[in-house]
Amino acid sequence: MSENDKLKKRAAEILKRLEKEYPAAKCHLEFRNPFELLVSTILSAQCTDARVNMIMTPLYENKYKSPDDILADGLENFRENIKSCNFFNNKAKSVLAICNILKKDYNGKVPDSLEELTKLPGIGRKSANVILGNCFGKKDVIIVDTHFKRVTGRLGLTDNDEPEKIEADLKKLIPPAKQYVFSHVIGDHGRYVCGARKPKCGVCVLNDVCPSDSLKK
DNA sequence: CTCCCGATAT
DNA sequence: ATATCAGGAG
Repeated sequence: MSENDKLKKRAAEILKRLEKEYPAAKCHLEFRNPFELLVSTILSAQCTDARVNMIMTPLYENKYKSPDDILADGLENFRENIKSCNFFNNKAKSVLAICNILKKDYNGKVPDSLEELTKLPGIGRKSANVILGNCFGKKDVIIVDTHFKRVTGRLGLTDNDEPEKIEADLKKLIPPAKQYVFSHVIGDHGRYVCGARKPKCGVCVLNDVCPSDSLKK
């Protein structure tokens, strides 16, 4: 068996166990349509989903129902509303710029291709893949966020540090139809067990297939 | 590579 | 006190 086949087999075993562990794994951001997820995804950078939801869910219901609503409210007001998220200045500018682009080029709708999404200011590959997977039903998306990078690295599924290379590495290991699910169960595992500071190796269902012995003590 | 630049857990 | 939170742009 080749080295890549061994890795593939281990990735399949990891996916199997995590699917059992997190049967309801999904996006933790609250949204009712692609526009809401687009905005919340920008705000979620270096900030917890719980905080984004706390701020934005009431605003979507009462105030920001469309790009026009955010544009009408203006940059200053929007920035004040999202102040408790991180990087509020850049995020507010990105959101307002995107609202203008959606209005001008997309008839107010969110585009559904990686190329178009990543052209939008504040939307990189991670955010684009979140939208494609959660709003447009795309299954062959590997979503590389900070959790994904940490957990797949510890599991020895990639040697790379660069998000785009990690994405490519895992696309070779996980079948296309399973990539969306894999992204979410890895995310949940990173959040609940394989945390950045004190990974709970004692209760980890992947303990025996994880090569990161230094973490286990 | 740096900057962005708030809230929370440890 | 500090590392980290579902990153992206210049």
